Amino acid sequence: MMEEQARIMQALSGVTLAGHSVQGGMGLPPPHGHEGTDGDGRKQDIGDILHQIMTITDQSLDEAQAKKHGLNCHRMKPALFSVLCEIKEKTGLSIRGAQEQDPPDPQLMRLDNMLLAEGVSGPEKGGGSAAAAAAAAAAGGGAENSIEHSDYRAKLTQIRQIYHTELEKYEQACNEFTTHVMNLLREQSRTRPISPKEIERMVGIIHRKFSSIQMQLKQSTCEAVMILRSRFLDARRKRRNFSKQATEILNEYFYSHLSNPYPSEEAKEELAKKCSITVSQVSNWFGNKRIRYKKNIGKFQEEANLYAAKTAVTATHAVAAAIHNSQANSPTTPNSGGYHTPCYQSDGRIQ
DNA sequence: ACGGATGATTCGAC
DNA sequence: GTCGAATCATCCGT
Repeated sequence: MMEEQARIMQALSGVTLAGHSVQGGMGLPPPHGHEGTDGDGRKQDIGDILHQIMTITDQSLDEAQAKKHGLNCHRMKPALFSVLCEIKEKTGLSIRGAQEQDPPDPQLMRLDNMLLAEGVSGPEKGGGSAAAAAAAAAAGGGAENSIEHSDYRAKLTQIRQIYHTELEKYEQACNEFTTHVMNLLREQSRTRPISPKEIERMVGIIHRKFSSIQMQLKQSTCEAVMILRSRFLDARRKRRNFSKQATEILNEYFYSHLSNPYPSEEAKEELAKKCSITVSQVSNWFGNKRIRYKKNIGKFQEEANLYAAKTAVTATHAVAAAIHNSQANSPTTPNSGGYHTPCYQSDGRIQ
């Protein structure tokens, strides 16, 4: 056992030194200690050394290859290799591998979610147009800004394409680099102790580095999308007042349901259809109308009367006559004109 | 240009 | 989820 190891060591030293040192392996004489005393002898020595240097590579290559091959084929080589790997593992490289398996970065997850929501990443076409359509609906859904939407979609597609090509490029580069490094390490593992585990760790390091680059790409893509959104789809920026007709319809409903101006989902849908706006816009409108009406009833009195009169006109004359008759019968009835003055109850609801 | 009107958004309560 | 309330950003008549 001991003599086996000694032989391996000898062979190993031969391989190592042959490649890097003039001294070992070739039986070079040690440097002389008596310089200056024997000029001719010294010259002779230098000449010898130079000669040996000139011829060393030719001679050592074959020899080294032979020794290397011998070492690689030696039956104790795997055992020694694993021992060396173990020692290496213990001595220091394990410290660097301490921060294994990083938890999913919340920042990265946020970016991923946003890109998915905007339809930049994720399934082709479907997600993008869906997001654009949703955004379009939120922006107003009018016919006149469809040009802007197609413009937005085109720009989004552009961003999407850039993102995907860049991502692909990074992935390809990462794979290429990883295989390159792996091949290099596998190759080197024949002459120096590199365990498969170490190679694995190196691959992990490379992937982490590349994923941080990917994160930068995702970050900048997110920024680009946000800018695009704010430019094209921020409804506040491109707010259009509803058409006069739409406002008319909404007001008619509001004032004719003044006692309970909370349209049901069905009513909202119908109003949305009539006004060619979205249901959420109807909800917004009623929300704004209720609060603003309540805030200053006096200001809206004229409007209230106007729409009440309008609906009264559509009512049948028979009803109007009936009201008139009842008024004639009871002259003390308040709110002359057939519509009541709204007021607020203790529960906050408009009455 | 200014100020009120108006549609949309945000926030907290339910 | 809806609601009121406050607020923002824009529109539009003057």
